Amino acid sequence: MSQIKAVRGTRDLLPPETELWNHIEATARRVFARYAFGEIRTPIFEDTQLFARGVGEETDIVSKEMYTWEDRARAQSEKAQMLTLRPENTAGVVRAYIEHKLGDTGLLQKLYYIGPQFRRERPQKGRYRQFFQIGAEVIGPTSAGSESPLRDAEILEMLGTLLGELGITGWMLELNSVGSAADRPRYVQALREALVDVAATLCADCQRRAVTNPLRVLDCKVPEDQGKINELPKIADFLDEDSRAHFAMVCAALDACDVPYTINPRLVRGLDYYTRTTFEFTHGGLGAQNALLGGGRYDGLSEAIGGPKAPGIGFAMGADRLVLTLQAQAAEGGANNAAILVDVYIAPLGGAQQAQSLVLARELRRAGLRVELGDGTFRLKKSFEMGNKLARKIVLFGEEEAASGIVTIKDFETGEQTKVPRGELADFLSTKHSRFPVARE
RNA sequence: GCGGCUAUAGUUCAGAGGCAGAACGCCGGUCUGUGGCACCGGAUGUCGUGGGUUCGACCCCCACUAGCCGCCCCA
Repeated sequence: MSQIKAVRGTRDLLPPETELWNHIEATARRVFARYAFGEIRTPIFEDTQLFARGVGEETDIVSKEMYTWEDRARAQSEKAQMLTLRPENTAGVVRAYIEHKLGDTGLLQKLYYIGPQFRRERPQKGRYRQFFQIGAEVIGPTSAGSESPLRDAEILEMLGTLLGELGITGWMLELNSVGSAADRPRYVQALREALVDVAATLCADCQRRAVTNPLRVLDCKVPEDQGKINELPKIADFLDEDSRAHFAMVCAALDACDVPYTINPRLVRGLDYYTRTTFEFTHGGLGAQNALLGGGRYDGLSEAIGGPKAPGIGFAMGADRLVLTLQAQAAEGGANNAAILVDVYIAPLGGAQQAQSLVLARELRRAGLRVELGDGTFRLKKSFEMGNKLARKIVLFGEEEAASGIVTIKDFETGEQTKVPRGELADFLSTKHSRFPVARE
């Protein structure tokens, strides 16, 4: 019988890597809290129509990457419902915003989420069929200031701070404005017209894109094409007065708080709902999947899925890619990737000490220490070898210690050995250990 | 969805038609009150899966699966 394995594009996350995942998620939660975001958890599957109308029928995500199935009807009279594993989370958040009438509070909604998303793409480094996103959305009625460029700048400033606290260095922020819902079609039309003359001289991919999805031509990476692509009409020239002023204000606010960015007039994104500000944080060393996170403003999304006017802006970061980046940085710094170290290893020397050693372990654990317990071997050497693999310190608990009530403790790193009365052990050991030093705070 | 490369021990990898290997790790011993070191010994395994060619296949051929790199797309 053949072995059952994790399906293509999915994987198991194991310790100690999961510790890094938890650290990333905890850091994100901490930063989000400081910016007044609350957590939202939406279902992992939704009505297929949500994504078709929200993300856009023509996008690659919807047209060929979704896990969609027909849920069976409960009664003959009922139609079977088409369901889809969420390929992204913004549509779900906006659906929840509409469904729970969050706009009626009159307040700006600042919501973050952490969870798995699903897209049926060919797996690659940093690209999985089940992948994890950490994202946030700022959405609300116009009266709550949801349309303000300050929201955009605040989000971008927060992301710079978050990446900093995660210890990710060397990121680049690329910024663009794709204009209002009215600006974009005008631009696409102009682009299409301009491409009629040039397309034939471009690479094969571009010739295809010129017809199917002209915006994608701007993404071309073929060196020979770059000159000609730079000659094409620029979206910036098609922005209306409001969009132009909006974008200028975003940039001014970023300048004021020293968030570095480059304006990339060729930054286009694959989801139809984006309007005005769009952005991407990229990182070298991620290979072809170089985007750490991406996002933008979506002023018309709520209406597109049947809700009230509710401008918003949000982003999603690829947690898998944050992990990859941090692992790569750790490898550069020559960090070890050993097993998780507990604070202390208790070595009961001999079977007679076993019961009391569990009592001692319980005392220390209740004091908040991470404790691993040996198996009662007489062999001191064995105890030390095992302890050295698992813990920072070892506590010897043999006949002597049981009789005197004074245990022997040795620090593996310094080699320092001390005798401590059993009752004072927890205090003695209570020094802070952090495997992930945080840059600030 | 397309193209290329890869798949052998827990891990990293050698092995190019004739007994399945190394290093690290693991287990045991020297060693029942002091680890990291040393020395001695041991076990690693359906050679990704399924077919085929051959007296004989880890090796050659075909298919499949998975991973990596690139394209595409995106986080």
